[in-house]
Amino acid sequence: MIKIGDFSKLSQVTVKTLHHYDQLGLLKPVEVDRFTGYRYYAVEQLPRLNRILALKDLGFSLQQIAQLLAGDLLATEIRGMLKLKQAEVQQQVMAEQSRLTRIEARLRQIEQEQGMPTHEVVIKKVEPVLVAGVRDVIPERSMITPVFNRLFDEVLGFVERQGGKFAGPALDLWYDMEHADRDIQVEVAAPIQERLPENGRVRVYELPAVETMATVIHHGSFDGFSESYNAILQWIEANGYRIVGPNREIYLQYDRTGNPADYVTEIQFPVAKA
Amino acid sequence: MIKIGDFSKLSQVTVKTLHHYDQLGLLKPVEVDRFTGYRYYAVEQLPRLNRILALKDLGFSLQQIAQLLAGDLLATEIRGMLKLKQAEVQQQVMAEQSRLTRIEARLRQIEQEQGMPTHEVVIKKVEPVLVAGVRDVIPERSMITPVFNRLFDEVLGFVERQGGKFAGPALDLWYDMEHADRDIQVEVAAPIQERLPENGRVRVYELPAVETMATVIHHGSFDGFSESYNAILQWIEANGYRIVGPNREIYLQYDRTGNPADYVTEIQFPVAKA
DNA sequence: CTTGACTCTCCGCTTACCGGAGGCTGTACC
DNA sequence: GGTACAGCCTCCGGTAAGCGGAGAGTCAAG
Repeated sequence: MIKIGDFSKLSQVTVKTLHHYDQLGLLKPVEVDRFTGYRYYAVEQLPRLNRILALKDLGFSLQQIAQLLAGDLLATEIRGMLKLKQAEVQQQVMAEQSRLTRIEARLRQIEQEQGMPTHEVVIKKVEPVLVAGVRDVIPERSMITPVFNRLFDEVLGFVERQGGKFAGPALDLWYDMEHADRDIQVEVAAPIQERLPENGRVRVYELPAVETMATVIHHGSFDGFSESYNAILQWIEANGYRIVGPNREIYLQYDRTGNPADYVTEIQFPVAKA
Repeated sequence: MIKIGDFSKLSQVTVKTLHHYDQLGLLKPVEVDRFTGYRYYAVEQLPRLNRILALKDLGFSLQQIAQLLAGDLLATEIRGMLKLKQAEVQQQVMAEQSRLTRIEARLRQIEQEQGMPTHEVVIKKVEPVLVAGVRDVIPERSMITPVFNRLFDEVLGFVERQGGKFAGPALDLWYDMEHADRDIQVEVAAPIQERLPENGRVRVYELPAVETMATVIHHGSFDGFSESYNAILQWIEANGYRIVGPNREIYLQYDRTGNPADYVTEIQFPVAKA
C-alpha cells in the first residue's frame, strides 16, 4: 500500500490523472482513508493501469476502456471494437494524408504568388434542387452572353407565368466537359419551390445531389472568370480529384443592370478522388 | 444583406458556427440590428468564410486562422506556419500508423488467445537514477538465484554500512543481450539518494536515462518470468522496435521470505524504432 | 391578429485532463 | 514537542470548437 505520489512515480502517470481515473471508476485505490481521504494504491494495480494506458494508446476513450475492462464482453465483441477502431484510424490516416497534400499545394502556391492565394476552394455536399431549366447549344464563345440572357428570360418568364416561386439564386450548367469552342451544351435553371407543369422548352426536374462538390466563390465581373476557373481546376488537379459531371455556376448576387464589381458567383465542380 | 439562416444555407455552415465566429471576431456580420440583435451578412463575405474553412481543413486552430487572416503577416511568416503545420501533420500520420500496427498486433493476439492479452506493454521514459551497483558473471543458469541473492546482500550491506539511503526499489541489469546460457553478465543495483564513496566491488554511478523504454509488469513468482519475457519480446518485434541496451528488472514488491505470489516486478527493455 | 419559422442570449455539456486556491496531513529535524 | 515543508485533499475554472436547449423576442404570410 503506497501513497498516490509514489504510485504516480512508479507508473509515470500524474496524480491528477490518477484522481481522474478514480473518479471515473477506472482505477480505484485499494483503500481510501475515511478520515483524511488519502488514497492508497498497491503495486498489484500496475497491470490494470498499464492496460488502461495501452488501450488509450490504441485510441480508445476512457469510457470504452471502462467497458473493455469490465470483463463482461465476449472475445468477439472485443474483436469488433478493435476492428471498428482500426477502420477509424485508417480513415484518420487517409484524412491526414490528404491534408498533407493540401498543405504542400498551398506551400507551392505561396512560393509562386508571394502571399496567400486569393481563391479558396472548399469541398461541400450539395442537396438535390428542384429546378425549371432550359437547355441549349451555344454556337460559339462570343455568343455566350446573349444566349444566357435569352435563356434566363425564358426560364424566369416561365416560372412567373406558371405562378411558381423562386427558391434561391439562378444557376447554369455546362454539359460540355471538353471545353469546346463551338456548339457548347449549356443549361440555365431556376430553383423553384413546387413542381410546375412543363411547357415548351422548359423542363421541370430535380438537379441531382452531389456528395463532393469542389466550389469557389468568384467576386466581381465575369471578365475575371477564367482566373477563378484556373484556380479551382488547378486545385482539383493538385489534390488528386477528377471531375465527374457538369460544372455549375450559381448567381448569388447578380443584377443585369447593376455594377458588375458587386457580382458574386459560385463555381461548382462535382468531383471524386481520382 | 441576408439573414444568418440564409447565409448558413449558402455557405453550408451552421448558424451556431457563425455565432461562434462572430464572437471570436473571425467573421463579423456586416451589420447587426441594434435593437433586435439580428445579424445581417453579405454574400461578399463568402470568400472570407471559405478561407476560414480552408485553413481549418488544413488543421489550423481558429486562433491561428485569426492571425493568418489579420493580414499583418509577412509571406515568410505564413510559410513558416505552414511548414510547422506540415511537420505536425507528418508526426500525426506516423503516430496513427504505429497505432494501426499496434491494433493489428492486438487483433492477432486475440485470435490466438481468445481474449484480452494478459501482459500489457507500455512505452515510457525513464529518468537517470543514482545507484550503488555490483557487476558479476553467472557461470550457468541454475546459479542465477543464489548469485542474485549474494549480490543483493552485498549491495544492500554496502549502502547500509556507508549510511546511505535507499531511494526506490532494487533492480538488476542483464548486459548479456545474446541470451547466453553460461557466463552471463549481470549487475545488481540499489537506487540511493546521495553519492557514496565506492568501496570494494561496489560502484556508485548514474544509470543512464532511457527515452523509450518498453516495459511490462510481471505479477507473481519468478517461475512465470519467461511468459512475461515472451510477451514483451514479441511486442517489440511486432511493433517494429529493436533492443538497444541491457534490460532491467525492477523489484517493485519483493520479500525473500514472503509469498512469491505477491511479487511484482517490472521488466524493462530500452528500445528504438527499427 | 395569429401562427409558425427565425433569431437572439445565456447556460451547460462534450474529452482528458491541468492549474491553482485554500486547507489538512505526515514526517523529518531540531 | 514544536515547526517547517512536502504531500495530499476537494472544489472550481479552463481548454477547442462548437452542439443542444431554454426562454424570450422578431418577422412574414395568411
